[in-house]
Amino acid sequence: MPTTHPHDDVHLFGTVPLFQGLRPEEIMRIHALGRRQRVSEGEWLFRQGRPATTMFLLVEGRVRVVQAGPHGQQVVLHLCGPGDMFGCSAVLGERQYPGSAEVISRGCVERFDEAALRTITSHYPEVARNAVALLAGRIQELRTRFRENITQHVEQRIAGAMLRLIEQAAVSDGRGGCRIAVRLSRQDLAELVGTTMHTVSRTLVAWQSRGIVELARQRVCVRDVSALVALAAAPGTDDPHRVPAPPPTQAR
Amino acid sequence: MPTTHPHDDVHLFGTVPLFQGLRPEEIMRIHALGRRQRVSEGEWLFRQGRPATTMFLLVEGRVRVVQAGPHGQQVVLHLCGPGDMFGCSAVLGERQYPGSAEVISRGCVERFDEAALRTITSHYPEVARNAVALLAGRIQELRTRFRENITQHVEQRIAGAMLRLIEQAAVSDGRGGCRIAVRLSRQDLAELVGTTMHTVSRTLVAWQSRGIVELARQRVCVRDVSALVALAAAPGTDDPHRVPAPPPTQAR
DNA sequence: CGCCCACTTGAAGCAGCTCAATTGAAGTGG
DNA sequence: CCACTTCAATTGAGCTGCTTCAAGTGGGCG
Repeated sequence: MPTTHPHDDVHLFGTVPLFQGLRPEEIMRIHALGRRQRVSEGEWLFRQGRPATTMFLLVEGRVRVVQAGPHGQQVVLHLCGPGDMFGCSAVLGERQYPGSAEVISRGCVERFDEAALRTITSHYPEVARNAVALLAGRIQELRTRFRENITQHVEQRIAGAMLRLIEQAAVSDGRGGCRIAVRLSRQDLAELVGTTMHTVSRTLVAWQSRGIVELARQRVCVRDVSALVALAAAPGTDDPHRVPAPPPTQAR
Repeated sequence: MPTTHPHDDVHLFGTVPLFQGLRPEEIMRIHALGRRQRVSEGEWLFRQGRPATTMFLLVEGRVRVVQAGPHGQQVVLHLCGPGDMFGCSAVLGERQYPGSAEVISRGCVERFDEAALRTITSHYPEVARNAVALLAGRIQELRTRFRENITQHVEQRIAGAMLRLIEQAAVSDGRGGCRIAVRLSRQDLAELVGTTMHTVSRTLVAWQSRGIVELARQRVCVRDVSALVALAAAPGTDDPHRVPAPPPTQAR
């Protein structure tokens, strides 16, 4: 059932942003430079702080990258699905992994070590250009997430995170709603938005009683996406008198 | 008094990470592709959301990049000093500025438009490689700041921000302490760590009474850097029984 | 001189965290 | 198929760090 044949990979690789614009035979050659590895749930692909030697392309399954603070509190940096890359900023920048990568849904990855990367970027400048755009995009995303986490309330942040998850990994539910295709505990959600499991639980239960979601163990089904959108945008019951777009004309 | 002669620029450009490893004559040619501009306090170099066409290299002075949310709350994304670049992630990634750039201390900048950038990256692959490393580094920094803002308390975050500022722009004070070379209001500090001016004020006053800092209008002098380091690391009065390094061996 | 601006300070409220106990669903082993 | 364990989630109660609202203070500058 998984994509195991080179030709399937060529197809997948072609959809990966990093390899955008390459010809199939080039992709084949790049593919030959990586090492394929099956991974299963609970496996760790790298650990925070270790020297970064390998970049990963997730072919199938799901992986999350978490960063832990000195006191044990951890934060989810990245939730990856098929086609996503991780470990790239570490290999390309400072040479230490900024977090630990755990497989949360089995599948397989393609590993590229430093030598392979050097070969690729020097032979295919296209890839280097793509890498720049990719990193730049990730910066922008991080910045937005950063601002949101600073300025928004927990409920908004949870709503926002769920929306992002839906975009990433939604499976249409039997009827109307959509289910998130990953096993996603309350704890995971909490680490994603920077709060506690307890608060997440309370919030979700409240939503459930309003018919917005349906809850199960390690699973959330969204029945009313538009309600989530509203929740993500508005602080509680939205203030109707808000300035529509504060045109930054004032000197500070 | 400012660096206005091309030769001075060659020197500065040589120290800029992006142009690391280039020969002087190459730097001269790159320099010819940029446009020099003097900027004065209060001036805005770009506005959030506008199409990103220009990348900036700060030659002299200071600039801050702020991102505003839909409700007016804003967050400082980046405080730049001489040699720093800004607007790069916007030009290289999505083509919109993620924030607005304000000059907070007059000086001058070098502007590179898209055509110039294309020329540079295609003629000098060295620069493209540097760009990747630079962006990757910025990602790592953002991630750390992200985690800290999620997991740490306001006092720790203020301490952390001040330490970062000291590293960036410290001027040794008359004796012992060091002064931060920028005009830095309580409001600025608040937006940097994601809190209110009031809380910042209270915290700083408390520190002053403990002899850690000395306060003035728009200015903070640090008298005891090590105390700040301790404050940044410890949650309140530090718990001495903490696990030194939770070796992530447990499955989750 | 008086206004404005950056800052301080007080008081009250609340969102979310912490501590603590309970529920209940999914294994596991007999 | 049933007892037992385990672990995710729920729920309650209390507390507190921070925000919000509100009122002052004092220095700088027109």
